[in-house]
Amino acid sequence: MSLTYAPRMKEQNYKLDAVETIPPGKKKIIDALKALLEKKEFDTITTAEIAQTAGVSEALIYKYFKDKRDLLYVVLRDYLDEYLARFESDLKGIEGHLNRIRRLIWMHIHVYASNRVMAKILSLVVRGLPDFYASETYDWIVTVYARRVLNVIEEGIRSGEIRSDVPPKFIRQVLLGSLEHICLREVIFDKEIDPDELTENLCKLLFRGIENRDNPQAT
Amino acid sequence: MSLTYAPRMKEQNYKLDAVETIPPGKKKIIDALKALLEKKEFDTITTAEIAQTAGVSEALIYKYFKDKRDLLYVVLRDYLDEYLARFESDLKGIEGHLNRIRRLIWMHIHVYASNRVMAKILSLVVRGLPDFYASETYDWIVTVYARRVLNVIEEGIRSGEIRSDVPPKFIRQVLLGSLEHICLREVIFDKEIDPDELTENLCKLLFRGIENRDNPQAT
DNA sequence: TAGAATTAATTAGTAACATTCACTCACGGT
DNA sequence: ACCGTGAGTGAATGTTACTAATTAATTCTA
Repeated sequence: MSLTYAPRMKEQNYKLDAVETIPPGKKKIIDALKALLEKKEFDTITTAEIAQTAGVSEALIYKYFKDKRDLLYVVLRDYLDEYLARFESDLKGIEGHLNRIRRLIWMHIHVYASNRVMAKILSLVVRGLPDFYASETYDWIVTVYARRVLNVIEEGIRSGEIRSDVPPKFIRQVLLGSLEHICLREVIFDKEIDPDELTENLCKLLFRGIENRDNPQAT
Repeated sequence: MSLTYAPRMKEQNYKLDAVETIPPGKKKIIDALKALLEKKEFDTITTAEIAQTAGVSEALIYKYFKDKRDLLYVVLRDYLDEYLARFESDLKGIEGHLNRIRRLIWMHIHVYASNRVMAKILSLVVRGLPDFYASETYDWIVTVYARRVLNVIEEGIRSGEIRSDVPPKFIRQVLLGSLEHICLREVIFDKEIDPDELTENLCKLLFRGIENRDNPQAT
């Protein structure tokens, strides 16, 4: 959940429970948007609807959030926090750097397959909202998630399992771009996603490339 | 330009010039939006602004276009037609199927580099508009452009230069996803794009994969 | 060439919706 | 008893996409 920001308790653990308590109205609003997003597109959801679903007044939304979009970014951040927890625990104890990448790919796809709301927000909605790129949530994605993916790649390079003649950041871009795009149609049209099959194919391509090594007339 | 749809002239070429003549107001509106998109985001542009720039009334927009978004899709389609023409002529006479893919990659990146308006519409705006996927423009992208890319891949497979154990459509997804994502940050933040450098790196990865072939302890 | 018919364009709204403003209520501390 | 603060609300407002009714211009045909 983590609706509060990093605790960062100074000195002793001082009134641990009340470090930053969340007002009931705020939580109700967040949950209301989450619920509505299960059934409707973000921009067909009105602030009136959110308020009604939450059982609060419309104006309260603007007490806790800069605007309707800001609320969306908080909801997204919430989902992302939840994902990262699983991410880290799932990556633990995987041996071999290519195996770690395979695992990362599978998890990324699996999250898109199982949390369609989050997948849609990320792939479809937020991308076209210019102020997203000034939000805390975007910052988190760049400084936490994208950096983590980069680490996995860099470790692979250091180990010698991954080639070192392409910049790790470039590899990351290709990886993340492929991941998003292979799920895109399914996310848009609400089709089933098969993480195992997609992972299998993406690893084939990403690890070994499209070139046919058995080609008699080699390049 | 092709503001008219496919001519498809039946019988003889019958009044060739006037097959479907475009009203001046319609063209003015399209050009107005194009001009405005050079300076502003799509959803900060109002219909009033478009009409004013075009020198027509606001209501005229709705004579020629279903709504504001529909107008955008027509503008996009216009840019795409222009691109495809260059695409086909540039691809002509390239020998070797991997070379053709390299050329395709370079052209795609180059268009993103040189037509930022189109790149933004495609990567950022249109994606989040649900009715885009019911538009003629989306249909065109799928049935013309995406199919053309698929052809290039399939020819490569048939020739033996490209591996055949990954579905060609999957290869296309990875290719298009990578292309979009390696330009994404630059498109969002209006940074320079270097087609040569990006093409070089993407081909390295896509053709040969990330695996280090010189790795002593091979997998 | 008159005038019917069709196409181009405009004027003047309207309804929806995000956002804001000024205000009330509850309550913990002194 | 009262001040300060945080939670919450009701009612208004301005913006904006979109529409209905109408007029102007152009093309077609007798």
